[in-house]
This record gives sequence, C-alpha cells and structure tokens, in this order.
Amino acid sequence: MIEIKSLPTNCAVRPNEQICSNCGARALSVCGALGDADLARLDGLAERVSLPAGDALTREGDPARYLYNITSGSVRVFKLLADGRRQITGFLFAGDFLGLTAGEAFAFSAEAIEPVTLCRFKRAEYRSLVRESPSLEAALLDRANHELAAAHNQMVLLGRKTAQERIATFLLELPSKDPARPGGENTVRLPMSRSEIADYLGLTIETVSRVLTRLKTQGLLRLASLNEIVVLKPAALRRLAEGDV
Amino acid sequence: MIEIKSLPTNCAVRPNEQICSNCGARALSVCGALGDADLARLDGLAERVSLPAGDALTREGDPARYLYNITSGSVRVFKLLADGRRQITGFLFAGDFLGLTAGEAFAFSAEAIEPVTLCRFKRAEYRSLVRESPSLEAALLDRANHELAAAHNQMVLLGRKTAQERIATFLLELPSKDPARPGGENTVRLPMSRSEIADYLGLTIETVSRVLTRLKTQGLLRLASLNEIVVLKPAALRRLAEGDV
DNA sequence: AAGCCGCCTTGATCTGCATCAAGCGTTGCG
DNA sequence: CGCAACGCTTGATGCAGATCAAGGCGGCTT
Repeated sequence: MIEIKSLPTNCAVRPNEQICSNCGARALSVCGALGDADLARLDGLAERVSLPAGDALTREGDPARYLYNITSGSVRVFKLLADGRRQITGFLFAGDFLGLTAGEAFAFSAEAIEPVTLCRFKRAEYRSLVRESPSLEAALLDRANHELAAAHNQMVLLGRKTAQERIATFLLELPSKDPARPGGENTVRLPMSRSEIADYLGLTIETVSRVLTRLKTQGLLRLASLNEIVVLKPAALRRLAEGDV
Repeated sequence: MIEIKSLPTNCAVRPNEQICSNCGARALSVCGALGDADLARLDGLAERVSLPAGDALTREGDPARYLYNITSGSVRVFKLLADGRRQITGFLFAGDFLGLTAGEAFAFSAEAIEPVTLCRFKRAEYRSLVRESPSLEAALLDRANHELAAAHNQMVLLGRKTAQERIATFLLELPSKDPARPGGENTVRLPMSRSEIADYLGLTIETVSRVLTRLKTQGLLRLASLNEIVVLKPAALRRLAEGDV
C-alpha cells in the first residue's frame, strides 16, 4: 500500500518534490508524470535497501539491471582511468535517481559516501512502465536536460576555472543539490572527504585544503568543523566563482 | 512535400540515420520515432537556413525560440566566463540537433565554424508535436542520455587527463562524430582551428601545436595539412588516450 | 608580385598547481 | 592511557602547461 500523505521520517523532501513512503516513486509522480495507478505499480516493484558508507551501488561495466532512488545519505558517481585516476562526475543526495541514463551496462561507478538508504527497481519493469506512460517520459527528458546543463557547467569549471574559482563554485552550488540542510542559513554540509572534493573539481587534496584555508584567512568563510563550512560573504564568494576578481 | 527517397547532395547521411530532403526531420523518424504524418507535419514547420563561417546560431541567454538540425558544415557550442575565457562544450556536424535541451533561454552559444546549412523549427510547434508523439520523446530521451554519457567522458578528460592524452582522445573520437569523411581510412578532418581545439580540451593553442608536433615526431601521425591529420598508429594513439603509457 | 594579415609553430621563461614530505588532531582499540 | 591509523593541514620543491615573444607560411588584396 502507498501512503502518500504520511511521510515517514527518513523521507527527504526536495523543492517541488516528495519522496513516497515506500520508495522514491513519488518524486516522479509529483512532476505530474505518474497517475495513482502507475504509482502503485511502481511502488510494488520497489525494494528498500540500506548501504553502509563505502559500499558500491554500481560498478562501471556491470549490466544495468537496477534503477536506484536515493532516499537518504549521499553517493559519489565516478569514472576511473586505467592507472587509477578518478574523476567524480557528480554527487547524489536524497531524491536523486541513479541509472536512468544507463544503457545495457553502467558507464560509471557509484558508491555510498555516508550510510545510504535507497529504493531499487528492476530496470526492465521500469522500462515497460515508461513505455506506457508518456508523461513519465517527458519528466525524465526534463531531468536529463537539467543534468546535461549541469554537466556543461562542470566542463567550464574543469576546463577553464582556477582552483579558487572551482572551490567557490562548488561551495555555492552544493547546498542547492543536498536537501539535508544543516542548521544555519549559509552553512554548507560537506559529507564528502577532501579527496572526493578534489576528484570532483579536478584538483589535489592539498590544493583543496590550501584554497579553503586562504578563503578562511580572507574572511569569506569559517570552517565550523571538517564537514561544515559557514559562508560569511556569499556575494564575495559568488564574485570569485565567476572570475570577476 | 517530402521526398524521402531522393536525397539531395547537400544532405548528410549518418550511421543508422538519414536526413530528409527538406530538413533533418528524417533523422528523428528513422529512430522509429516519427510516422509519415508526423514527419510531414514537422517538415512543414521547417525553414532552411544557410550561414557563413563565424555566424551565430544562438547566444547564451537568448530566448530559445528555435530548434536546429545541422544538414552540412560544423558548429562550435560554447560557454563564456565574464572575462572572456571560453569552454567549447561540443562540436556539431551534419545530422546533429541543437536546442533540444534548452529551457526558456539558451544556456550556451553556438556559431558556425565552416559555412553551415541547417533546418530551423519553431520550438513551440515542435513541443506540441512531441507531446502528441510519445515515441519521439523516447528517441529524444535516448539522444539526451548519449549526450550525457559523452559529457561525463569529457569531464574525465578535462579533470584528469594530460595534454597528450586529451589530444589523443580527441583525434580518436572526432571522426565518429563527423560524417563528412575525407578520403583515407585513418584521415581525420579538422574543420576547427587550433584555438577551438584548445578551448574544447582545456588547453592553449601553443600546447595543442606542441603536442601535435611531438606525436608527429614520434611517428604516430602525419600532418597532411593544417586541417587534415593521418593517424599512422591508431593502436598506439589509443594507448596514449587511455593513459596506459 | 609585393605586402599584409591571420593562423600556426617554435623557443624562452614563468607560474599555478602537483608532488613530496612532515607534522597535527581526532578516532578507535588494546 | 598509549599508540597506531587515518584524514587534514602546512611547508618545500618540481614540473606540465601557460604565458610571452619571435618568426614562418599561405591566402588574399591591390
């Protein structure tokens, strides 16, 4: 049974989205994509999973059998070169989907950063649902387009921004993706390690650390703890991010 | 009128795709997305345009009124930072679409590299067609997913590959995107300037030039002309591209 | 055919970030 | 409590690629 109204505590709520009681299907339905019948059916296909930090959701090259919807925690999505160099292509948080874009095999790996809860669907069943529900497809297309725009912005960052601009951009954009907000208005939660930030921004851990220290020294931010940063001067940070220095 | 059978000479043909006589609509139809009726309707909406080298198709921030299908030539798609730094996010060739992913406004600029011919649709009309034709949407979703996978690969390149690995990757992948093949089997056509290659790979023109010279010296390739390169040792180049050195 | 212009190559030098190398704080465990 | 492990910071040094600078070459104009 689906209980849309009574959201359990472990369900994340994102802007314009809700996560349903059993799984993340609701997130799609509120895009106007799923009727109640479809929703019930998708819910029936879902399987709840909890993963400890570090565990893999997918590995590059694995057959893409499942589709995932994160309901809590955070996930790193990345690709590796033969010699172990890693590029993190994105972080996922509660409400995000993984595996929508995969073909027969996953083109990326994904691992839990923190303990993660998620719902898992068989892709085959999901695909047949999609074929019958055109408005779901429209919602997915919309999602894919947003991801594509984000990817292009990240290409600008990786190809043309300085280390300081990358960090500033990262600190400004992270909160808008992560619905698990800490207390303060301008407080940024960093569930990921310095090494993961580095691999996301195309830098080294030392450079990440040095730039954060410099921004702190300049009074733009405060390192509340290793995993929490308070942005003291958002406007100045935004100017840095765009290279208006 | 549509004449699917008689393709005029200026129409590009891509693997598994054909461009229709009047416009690029055929490219979508052969994905199984469009019936003859839809095709005729889309054809009716199309407008042929020719652009000289350097002219803009879209500018970042402009309202996204049109959708484009390139029928010949090549296009650079890019984003700019405030101080003029440019990141080229992709090159488009005959058969490629531009503007599918845009929201209300374009998030990127696009300009002709060579003289370009294209077909232009009003996005509003195209959207209503899409709403009525679910299988078209499926084809578009498929396209978006491929672009997304390509964007992730480019993020690996920009974030983690050396200059030599970037150039090698570029030379290996370009021909698979550009249907305008020159004579030889391993000949790569470079319609874009060194400066465009640099802005695509996150390098400078000097580095592009130096790396090409080095690869030539090492006997991996031959610079047939400024805009044509013959790959002499594809296997070795592929090893370089993946960092297996 | 001379001269200019834009694009490319090549060389010299510089620099931002990587690499190498300590040391520090926190956590967990015997 | 001690001490080992791990992740982070900070400092010293190195280097890939950027920047600065000087031709070279082909195409276009007159």
